[in-house]
Amino acid sequence: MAEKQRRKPGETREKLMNAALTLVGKGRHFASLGIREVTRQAGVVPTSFYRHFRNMDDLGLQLVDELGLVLRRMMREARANVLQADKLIEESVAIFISHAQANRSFFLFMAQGLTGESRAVQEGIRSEMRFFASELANDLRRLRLAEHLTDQDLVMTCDLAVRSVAFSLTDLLGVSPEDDYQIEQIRKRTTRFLQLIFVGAANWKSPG
Amino acid sequence: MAEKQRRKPGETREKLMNAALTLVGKGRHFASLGIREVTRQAGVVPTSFYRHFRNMDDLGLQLVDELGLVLRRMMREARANVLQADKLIEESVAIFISHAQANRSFFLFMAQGLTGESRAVQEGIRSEMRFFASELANDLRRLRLAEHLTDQDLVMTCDLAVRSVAFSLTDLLGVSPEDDYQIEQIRKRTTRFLQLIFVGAANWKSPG
DNA sequence: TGTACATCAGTGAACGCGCGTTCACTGATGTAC
DNA sequence: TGTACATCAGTGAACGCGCGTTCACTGATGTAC
Repeated sequence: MAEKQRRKPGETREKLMNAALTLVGKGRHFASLGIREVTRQAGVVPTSFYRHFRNMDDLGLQLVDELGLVLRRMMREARANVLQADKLIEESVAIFISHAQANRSFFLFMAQGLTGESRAVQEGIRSEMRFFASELANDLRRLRLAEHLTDQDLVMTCDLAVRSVAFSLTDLLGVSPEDDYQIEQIRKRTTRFLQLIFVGAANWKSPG
Repeated sequence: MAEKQRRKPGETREKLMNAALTLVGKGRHFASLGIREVTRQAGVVPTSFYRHFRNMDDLGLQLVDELGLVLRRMMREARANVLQADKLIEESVAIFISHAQANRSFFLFMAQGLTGESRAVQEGIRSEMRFFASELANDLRRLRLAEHLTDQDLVMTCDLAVRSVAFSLTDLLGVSPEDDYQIEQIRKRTTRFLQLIFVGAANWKSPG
């Protein structure tokens, strides 16, 4: 086999990031992955790693950036598909679950990273979640679904909603992707959580 | 120095578990800890490890058991100190935060373990959280604070409350224990989250 | 369009080190009679 | 109460292995003139 070098620009970089995600998807924790292990999974010589990343933390940070893209894609799909306000929560949860399934490794990485070893990765993921919550708040304002809430209370509500969904993520990622019954249970529970939160918001009176 | 062997039964075992917690407290992730590293921190020869644990997962499982004790202690203190219903949430959050500070490494381990490498540890921590939520539900029943909710809805509410507090934990553990301003912010935010959830519960009508 | 050169992304060999684990040994403690 | 023996929890030496990282090298691609 004549192996060509330099196929496409960034190809090996992508291979390495996918390899890390694959290992995470197989049940490994990102914090315990080694450089040689990742390059082995990627089918690349260990030295290549340093052409693209300074160390594993650096790779983690670049994964967080890609995670941002995945989340924005999900948000876009939710905006396009959630048309009726009365089904807003159910449909959003369904979209969330289907994206979490389709990008299982990515969401596993996100869940791990929140309590991971790298402070920078932690902060990056938190920041993505905050952005997500603030976009959600904007949407609810735009749909005139939060007229009686102050900006601060609305952001708090969205923050809690996003956190609850993120926590459900850890439930979801803990069950087999084929276990439809369990997934349905998680879908129902997450929906109820969000309904409870928004019932709370609807009846909320800002203190003071 | 004449080193005695066999000081107290279980002393080395305790040293090893504390060593692991100490390393976690210093910012390491449990999944990346090694046996030699832990024994070094404990001031014990590597071979000793095998007298008490089969591997690091085993040590993690035994830490989960101790975590259960820490949580029960916290619950007991909350039951003893939360006397007036109208301050119930504020006081519970305050007690939670003081325990989280006092057992920082333990709670770090808990937060990490929820998305850690060992399935058994994950399940153990989830199980502790479920127990905590069901105890909370019992208390609320006993205090006649949830008269209009079905058992199922009450447990759901408590589950959401416990999860929200657990997520706040990751905020709390991310800031320095001396950063009183940030801690106060987290305390306020967590309190609001719980208030919002219980306003939701108070106005909840079970669907169907 | 052609040539010369810089840059870039891949390679294989090699390094020293720390890792998990096994082993045989030691001496203190617990137990049977 | 004393003695003999089993068990237990510690020890140090040793193993082979995989790790992160450095190095000099290679050849393809991009750029200047």
